[in-house]
Amino acid sequence: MTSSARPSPEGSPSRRRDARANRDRLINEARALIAQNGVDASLEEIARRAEVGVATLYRNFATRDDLVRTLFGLAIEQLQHVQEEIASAPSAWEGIVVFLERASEWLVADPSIPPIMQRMEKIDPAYHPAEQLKEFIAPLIAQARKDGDLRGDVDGIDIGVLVSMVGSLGRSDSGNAGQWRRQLAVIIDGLRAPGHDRPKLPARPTARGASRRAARSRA
Amino acid sequence: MTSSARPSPEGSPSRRRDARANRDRLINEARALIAQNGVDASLEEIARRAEVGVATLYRNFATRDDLVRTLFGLAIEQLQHVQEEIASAPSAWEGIVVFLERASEWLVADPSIPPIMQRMEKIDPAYHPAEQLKEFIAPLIAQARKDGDLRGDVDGIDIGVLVSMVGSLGRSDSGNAGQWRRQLAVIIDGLRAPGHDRPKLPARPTARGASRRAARSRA
DNA sequence: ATTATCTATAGATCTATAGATAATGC
DNA sequence: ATTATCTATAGATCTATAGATAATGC
Repeated sequence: MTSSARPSPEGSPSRRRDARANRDRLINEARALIAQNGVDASLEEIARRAEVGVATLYRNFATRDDLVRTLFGLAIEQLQHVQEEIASAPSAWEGIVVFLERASEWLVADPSIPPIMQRMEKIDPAYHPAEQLKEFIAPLIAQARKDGDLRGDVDGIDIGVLVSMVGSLGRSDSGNAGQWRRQLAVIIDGLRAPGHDRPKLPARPTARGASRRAARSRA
Repeated sequence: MTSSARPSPEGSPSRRRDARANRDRLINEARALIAQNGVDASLEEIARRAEVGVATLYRNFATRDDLVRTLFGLAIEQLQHVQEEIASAPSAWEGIVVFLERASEWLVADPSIPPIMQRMEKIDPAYHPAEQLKEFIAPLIAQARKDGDLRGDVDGIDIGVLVSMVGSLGRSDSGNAGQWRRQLAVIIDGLRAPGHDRPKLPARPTARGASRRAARSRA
């Protein structure tokens, strides 16, 4: 509220400070409103919430598709470093678990991603993010099967779909307050080959979370 | 295309045939467009697709919330007879499985339901459909636990959330072509108490379904 | 001097209604 | 005669841009 001169850490080399800040605010508000109203959220309202004229939005993103593409790119970026984390997992199975957890977390934390990805398919029909995901985890799956950790009849598509299912929980109110970890735990147990121990489901944060919901209702 | 004089089987007692038919068409198009564009789908466009003037829509549904309420009521209606089916299941566990399957099917078949339910909560904050669901399956859960079929640490909320997760697959293109049954099977195995046999996942319909997707793209 | 932002505005689309026109049921 | 539908329209909101105004970097 006070000021707006906080230069983003990723600040592009030489450009005006205020311009950069406005762009960042536009992106943040776009994410928030798209999460709430879908990809067709009003551009005027996004500008309004970013406390900026519409023309500034159009200067940064000539068309709605440009905005969507930018948001998509930024989201994908966040997912990159998960790759290393998976590579350094002690086993293929644990790599798969890490993937499931990080990818779910990623989607739940930013509910604008599913609608944005869906729109991306229409904008750029040649681009199939699911395909490269499949290639990425295919070797992990093969190995985890061989190790007797992963059940034999699931494939990469199943894994991807399961993640998107968990990710869909971000849309319902308050991001589910971390309860999605319980559902994911059920899924992980269902993916595991028979004969393994099962950890208990993660505890529910609070009994009902009613107070937290009220606090967030006008955020 | 030819005519529109097919009286609905549920036709209300005494009312004009054409009015009834128009109302039915409005409801169908509303479902379709809401599934595609969300609860805020254009009412004008719904009327246009139903081949009816806007005023006819407003006569039937004075406000958007009226339309949403109607669609919600019709959707809930479809779910009623599942109750008997569950009651006649040979065991509590199988009752839970039937519930999971029917409820998932219900959501996947009509992707307008999730956004409609979400809006219903805002329209009528006192009405919690999740609550009565919880009461309904609570005894089943208790019994299935006692029988040693259901793992001990899941509750009714988990079951409800898991169903909504599977149901979210209806939104992604082509209703997922029945693949959701595979993910549901994984979930069911994850819900089961350890030490039970696991059925194989249901087979995937076709390798890729590319031709089917093309055929549906303009339906 | 250059680059970015704002205000104002045109044209399209949306919600919601009033008044005229058409179709059904008794 | 009654009930329902249509066309036309007012006011609001949206996308997209042109031209005037303000802020930065060298």
